[in-house]
Amino acid sequence: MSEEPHIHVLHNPGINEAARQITQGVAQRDFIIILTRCSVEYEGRGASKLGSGDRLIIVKPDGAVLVHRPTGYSPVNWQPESHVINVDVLKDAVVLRSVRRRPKEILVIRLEQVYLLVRAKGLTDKAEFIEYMDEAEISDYIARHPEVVEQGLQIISRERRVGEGYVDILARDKDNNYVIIEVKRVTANEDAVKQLYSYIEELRKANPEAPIRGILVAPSITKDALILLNSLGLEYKQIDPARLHREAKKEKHSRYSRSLLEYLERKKG
Amino acid sequence: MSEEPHIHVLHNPGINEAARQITQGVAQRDFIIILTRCSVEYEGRGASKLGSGDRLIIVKPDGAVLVHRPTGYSPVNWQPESHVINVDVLKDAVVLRSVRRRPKEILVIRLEQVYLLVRAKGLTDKAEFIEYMDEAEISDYIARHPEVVEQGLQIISRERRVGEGYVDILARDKDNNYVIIEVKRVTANEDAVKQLYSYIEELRKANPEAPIRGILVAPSITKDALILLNSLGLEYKQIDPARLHREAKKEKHSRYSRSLLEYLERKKG
DNA sequence: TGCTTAATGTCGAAA
DNA sequence: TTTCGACGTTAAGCA
Repeated sequence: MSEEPHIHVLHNPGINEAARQITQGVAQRDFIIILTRCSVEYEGRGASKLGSGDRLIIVKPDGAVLVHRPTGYSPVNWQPESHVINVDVLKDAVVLRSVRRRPKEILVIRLEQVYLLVRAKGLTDKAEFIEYMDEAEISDYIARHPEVVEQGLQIISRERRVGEGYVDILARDKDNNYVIIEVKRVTANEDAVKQLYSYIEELRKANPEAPIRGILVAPSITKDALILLNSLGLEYKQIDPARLHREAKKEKHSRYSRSLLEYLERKKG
Repeated sequence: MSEEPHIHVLHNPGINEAARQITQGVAQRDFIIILTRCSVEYEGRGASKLGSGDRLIIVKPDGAVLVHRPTGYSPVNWQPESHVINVDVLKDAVVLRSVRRRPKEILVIRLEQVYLLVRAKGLTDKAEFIEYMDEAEISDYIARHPEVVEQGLQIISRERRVGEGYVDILARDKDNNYVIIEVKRVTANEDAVKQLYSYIEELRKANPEAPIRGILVAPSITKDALILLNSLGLEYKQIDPARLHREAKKEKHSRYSRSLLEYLERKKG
């Protein structure tokens, strides 16, 4: 268990105190949140000016800066990453300047009054962002619809233990050959090929006579992996998780569509 | 002077208290900021899942919802506007569901632990956002000052419909040739060249005799685009939007200086 | 690094 | 309401 983040909050700090805290926060790579009345200027690829108003400013540890107005999805001004952020006090206001190197852009925020200043330390977020389907869901879908890999496949088993690991899908093709299917959610690399090949070797030990095919199923594959795969006599089948997801949604009982649809159904009922 | 916003802050509220506060905040259209460990699911045009991690959640009075990870410019999940936001307590977590009507999309955030919860009331931001030198403005400026492209140009028309699209500027040069000007605010690519060429082809249909020049006006051009442009007998004129911007500022009656003057007047008053 | 292409693009204006 | 095009588009993939 990772340690909890430490969060420091200031209510209505004066200009000097706010400047000091922001300076420290930037230096220490805190996640900084500021509710403030400010004006903003930007110049770079384009240019913009925004007069005084209440806004939320976010300064992230990696130098991303966002200025959000009270409405709307998109920030009114921003800096995807800052090369330099500096903080000054000028005429009764904190002036925060964020400079981006390439393209050369500068964002200047003049904080006239700070309502709330938050410095968060030690925020940790290691979770993987999974788009559309995770590996198990893709594997499930293929098990239900093996034709997306190849016509005439008959599923024999799922997650069968073979040697060190588990074969995602074991099947037979229309000529009754064994087919081992290895599923990857993202671009397949050489490791994925080696993994698939190791399963084939293991299965060959048990069935020295039977012809065994190996198919790597993934949205894309690296060049090196493709070369290795070909040299080992394996096959690659491209799938599109977005398309599979759309198809899966249409199904009534897919594992995937259950959770959110359930909610929607409950709302209706 | 408008009244100051009122800001309510909770440190480490329990799940039930957090749920109560968020429910109230949503109902009262507060600007809500939450630092929390949460997991997120989204389904709509796309779909995604994100496991547990520390994030910043923003819920705006207009129903915009943003989930920001500790790094990066863009939110990991979002909802530009919510038709309904509802809040429940489920298995020791606050579950925040934001539903968008069209397109039908749902964002579900499961808050496992709330580090900080902020409800801001009465944020006011009436300032006008002024942007300088978008494509239309550059085109306007060139129409007023065709010499920045070439000496002796006479403007014939603006935004004239030709075939599929609209020619930015149609002019005649000092030798009375037609000149089609295509304006880009950013690096011109092959598409921009093709677009310009298609206008020329259309104009040639109507005027088979007349010589027609095509000039692509942009701050820069990709290598491939330049090759294509040359091979088609077209021309490229580099302009600097920042410089045009400075020049436009000096003008009394430009669209630019008008709004800027307005802005300065308001600042003074 | 430059360039091309897709995006849960978003957003505004015009038809 | 849908369509269309610009955007400080951003962001990922590839040469």
